[in-house]
Amino acid sequence: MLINKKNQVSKDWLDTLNPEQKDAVKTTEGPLLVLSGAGTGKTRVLTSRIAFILERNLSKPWEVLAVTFTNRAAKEMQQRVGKIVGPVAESIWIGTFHSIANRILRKHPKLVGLDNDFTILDQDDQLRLLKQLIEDDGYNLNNFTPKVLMSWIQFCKDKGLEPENVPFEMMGELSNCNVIDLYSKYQDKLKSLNCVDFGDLLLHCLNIFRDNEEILRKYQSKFKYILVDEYQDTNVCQYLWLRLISQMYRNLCCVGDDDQSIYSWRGAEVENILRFENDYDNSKVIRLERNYRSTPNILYAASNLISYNKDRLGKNLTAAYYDKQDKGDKITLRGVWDSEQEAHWVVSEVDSLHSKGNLLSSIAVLVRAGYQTLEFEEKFISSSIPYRVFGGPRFYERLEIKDIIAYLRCVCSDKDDLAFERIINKPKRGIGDSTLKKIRSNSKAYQTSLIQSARDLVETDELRSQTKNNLNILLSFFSEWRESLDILNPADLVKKIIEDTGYVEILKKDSSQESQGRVENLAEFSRTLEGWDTIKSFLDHVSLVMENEVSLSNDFVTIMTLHSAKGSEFDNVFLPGWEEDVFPHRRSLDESRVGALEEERRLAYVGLTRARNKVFISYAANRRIYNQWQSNLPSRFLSELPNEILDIITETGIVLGGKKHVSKLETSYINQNRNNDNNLDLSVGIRIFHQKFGYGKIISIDNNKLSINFEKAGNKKVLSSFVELPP
DNA sequence: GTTTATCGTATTTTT
DNA sequence: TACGATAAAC
Repeated sequence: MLINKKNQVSKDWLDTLNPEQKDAVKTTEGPLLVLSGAGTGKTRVLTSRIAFILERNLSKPWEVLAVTFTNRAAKEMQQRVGKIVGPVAESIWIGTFHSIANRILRKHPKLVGLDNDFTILDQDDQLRLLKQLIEDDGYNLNNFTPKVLMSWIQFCKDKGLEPENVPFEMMGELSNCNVIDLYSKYQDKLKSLNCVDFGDLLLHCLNIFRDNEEILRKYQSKFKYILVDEYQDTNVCQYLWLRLISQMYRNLCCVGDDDQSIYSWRGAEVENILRFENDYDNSKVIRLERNYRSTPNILYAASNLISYNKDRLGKNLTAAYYDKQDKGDKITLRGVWDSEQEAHWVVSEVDSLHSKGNLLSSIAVLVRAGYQTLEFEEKFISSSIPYRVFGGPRFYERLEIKDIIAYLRCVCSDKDDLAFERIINKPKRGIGDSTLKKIRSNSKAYQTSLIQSARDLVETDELRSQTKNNLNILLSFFSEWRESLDILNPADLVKKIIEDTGYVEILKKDSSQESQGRVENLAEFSRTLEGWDTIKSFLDHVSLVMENEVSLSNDFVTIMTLHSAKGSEFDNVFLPGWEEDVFPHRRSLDESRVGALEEERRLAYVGLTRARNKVFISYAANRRIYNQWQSNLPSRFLSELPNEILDIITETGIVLGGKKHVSKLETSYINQNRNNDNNLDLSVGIRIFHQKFGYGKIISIDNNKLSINFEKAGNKKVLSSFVELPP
């Protein structure tokens, strides 16, 4: 029960919601789908809804389950609910799909053949394990890489399929390499090591629900209200999981936006959201279409673009904060000669925004792929504008940190073979492949863990005395550390391990800035550990929360991929690289899947709708990718933006071709080396040939840049190295 | 067992 | 170009 004063506050938050939001908050009973467009306040709805449920005393806090995809989202929700309802928010089940599944799985590990203290593997470990299996069993991969097989297994898990349930069609091209068998062996191996991978967290949890009626009932009756964020990103496994767990009370509220589904390649199925009304009888759908973020112009552009997609539920976003007169600034569209100029232009615009009083933190550069960040970084550095690239290797993923974590894992558990393998020769101590192979075969023969089998081997004369010695030193360190487990706190133990192994010494010898950073990271790591009582609880945390918590004190420009931009917003957004083959990405065009291009378009939609006030889009006629110069046509998405809200500045001679889509043939590109000056005798009036644009006559020459009137493609500017004389 | 050379390959990555 | 994975050389 909440006291009066709180009620006062609560009343306030309810009153400031718009009618649709209020409806979504108050419709607590029955299945509810909230279609919430970008910037329509979905987090607000979710948090208010939880607060409403608690305030009306419809359930206890621990009977509410709220799932998200990212830790960031979970944390934000927890905090915002806490602001309304106070400390009781702590006992609400708020978390990512994986962390909730983990929490449940920890209670019943035996049911899926695991021990209480199972380890969660990351991608590295998963792959290492799989490679080992492939090697041990002499698999014929038919030219498929272990990575491909791994992602296939992951794909099955996303679909909620155990090896024995995988249908033949799912195997696709891999049907001739025994993948199902491999999948099955992989699962066995995981179990024998008492490990799970990320997919398993959900899959095991789902299987527990499927196979154990009483336990399923228990959770079904526990969670009276269930809320799901970003429903469009759920995969089949998550979908089935939600179906089961919500079956009793059926108070399932899913919030999502089909237009922002950009993770199909990770197993997400837009169909889940498209099907909601069919899946749940007597369900209600509420649309949130009032956008509190962007100007009318930006919304108009975004809506126009996304309208080219079929198979949408359809939404009309209207700008809440603007009146009919003020539509906001137009979208700036800039065409440039090459990617270097593009970066130059972006940085100069950033500079001018900054000098007009905009904080750098109000500015973001959103790119399609990681490699595009480089050129911007260089320009930002030379202009001494602070920036930060998001999505680089995260803190706990750094090599040195993973090494130390592996040490900790070994200390905690004798059985952690993968961790042991990782550090057995790190830092180098003269224990290489052949020794490891001996240990492995020994462990296989006697069914012991690697560490135990190493201990056994040291007692024999199987190893050379040098290696034997080295291994012995390591093993005695292990027992020493294990003894101090109860005496030292985690942070001190880490310091001891770092010292004993000489890890830092080695890094310090190498005076590159990189190892400098590594030393600092290690120091940072032991500081992080100071807040933890036991190493085990810390390790569990690490595997689920990979985020790098950096202090965000300074003002800087954000550079990130469009994918990681989902969920954030900025006053000023730069969207560079809008060219065919870059965005939409070449791979999505190659794919025969029709949906691939639509997903690219949704990505463009996500990009546009990140912006509050200003959008700057640019494209370059030439771009260096892997040191190859590529000339590209403007993205088809540009022609899907309404012309009247564009402010076009072009200097490439490449003019937008109206609504006409660029054909596949035209986009097929050629790679040529720019430096490969072909010393042609070029002069005005000469007829030349260009691989992409065909035949044309030279109009003018500016150093290596030529203006050419092409017979089919019209006037273009091209590099001289791209043209050849007709045969 | 460690270092060096060569080859191949290159989206997006919430956990 | 740059990184990783494998192969040959030290």
